[in-house]
Amino acid sequence: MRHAEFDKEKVLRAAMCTFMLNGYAKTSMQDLTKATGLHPGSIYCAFDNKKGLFIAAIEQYQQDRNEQFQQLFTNERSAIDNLGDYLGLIVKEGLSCDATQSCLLTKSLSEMGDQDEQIKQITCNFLKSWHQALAQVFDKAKQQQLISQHSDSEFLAQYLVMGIYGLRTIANTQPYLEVLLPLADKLLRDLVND
Amino acid sequence: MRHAEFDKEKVLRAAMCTFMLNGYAKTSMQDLTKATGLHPGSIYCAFDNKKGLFIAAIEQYQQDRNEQFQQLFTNERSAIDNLGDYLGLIVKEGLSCDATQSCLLTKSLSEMGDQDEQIKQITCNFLKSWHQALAQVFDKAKQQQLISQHSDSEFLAQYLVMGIYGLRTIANTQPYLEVLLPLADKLLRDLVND
DNA sequence: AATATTCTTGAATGCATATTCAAGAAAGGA
DNA sequence: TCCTTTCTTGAATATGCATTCAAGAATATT
Repeated sequence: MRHAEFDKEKVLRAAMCTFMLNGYAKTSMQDLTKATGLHPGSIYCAFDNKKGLFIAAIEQYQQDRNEQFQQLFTNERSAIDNLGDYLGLIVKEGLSCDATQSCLLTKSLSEMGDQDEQIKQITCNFLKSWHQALAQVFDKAKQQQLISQHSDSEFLAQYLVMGIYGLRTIANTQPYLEVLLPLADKLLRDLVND
Repeated sequence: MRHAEFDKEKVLRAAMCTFMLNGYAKTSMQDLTKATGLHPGSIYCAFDNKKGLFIAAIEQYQQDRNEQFQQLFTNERSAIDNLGDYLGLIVKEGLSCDATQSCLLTKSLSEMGDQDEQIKQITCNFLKSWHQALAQVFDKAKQQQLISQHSDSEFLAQYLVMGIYGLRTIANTQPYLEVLLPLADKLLRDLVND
């Protein structure tokens, strides 16, 4: 018996970045062998094919994002302050002007959602769970009496998701703090004063 | 002297739809010949190459959108009512579940913005002029005393753009009236009560 | 009607791509 | 140490693609 020699997480993160940079269609196997350091045969052995590697990379992305989210929101501070920090992070990502910092899920959904049902399902499921997690944050804000008791947490989460999608899209063309920060600030205000 | 036989607008709209459906990379010349009815040689004669046809299709899209916009906003009604109708249209497009109804500009920017400077310039320019046109609508609303005189029209336009991008992205996964309409309603409210 | 000009046609070209596979290398067990 | 098993390697394969081009068809001009 002999073990595989490569570090799966490293490989997946490298593939992740390459896919984010070029999109799925424009990422060639050659790009992937260069980025991961793996030879074609190894990739096909470990992930079946290009799409298999793509899906594995997406799942790694989901896991990374999930851990980041939990880390940011698992504390005893005010839920609204947490949301402010979270939006600040998204603004910061938008500034970096680096395609590596955009959302792999929405990008993949936009590129392939109409052609590949499997990719659509995988990305949609995660985006739904993200929405749910945000709704729980608004529930917490309600318990902390930071927002009205009549607020609809799911609706507020949906509105926040809308804003974040919009912020990310604007960041594509205007990655400037003086553009993004006021938008994020008003978004948070409109969520609280509802 | 002999004239070209095809109807340029029809050809461009057919190409437009094909590109929207598949994205640029996954649209083959064969797809385009099938969709437009033109033979490869004719396409290369009229548009140089695949990218030339793509750019021409984008420009047609811009023109179509512009005309639609002017038609909606050129009247003596309340600017806010006009905005409401405009958002209603965007919601309606989101419902149709048809990739043909999404925004070719943001989709192209997301797919190619990091790799093709020319496409980036062309799409960014139009998105900027759209933003400016929306700012003028808020100026009109100010004149009509429908929003505060201290409002920043450009900022409100930016916020609306953010919301519309977000709405469109949500429509990808949830093309439902009961999801999109409340979001659009709150968006308009948050724009007016600022 | 004859000629020149321009457009149309679609098969041929060459290149890039995803995938396969058989030989070689490394690791573990006897 | 030797043998078996598993992993690695990268050249070979086959397919799909954008693009070209030369012959044919249609139109305008003389």
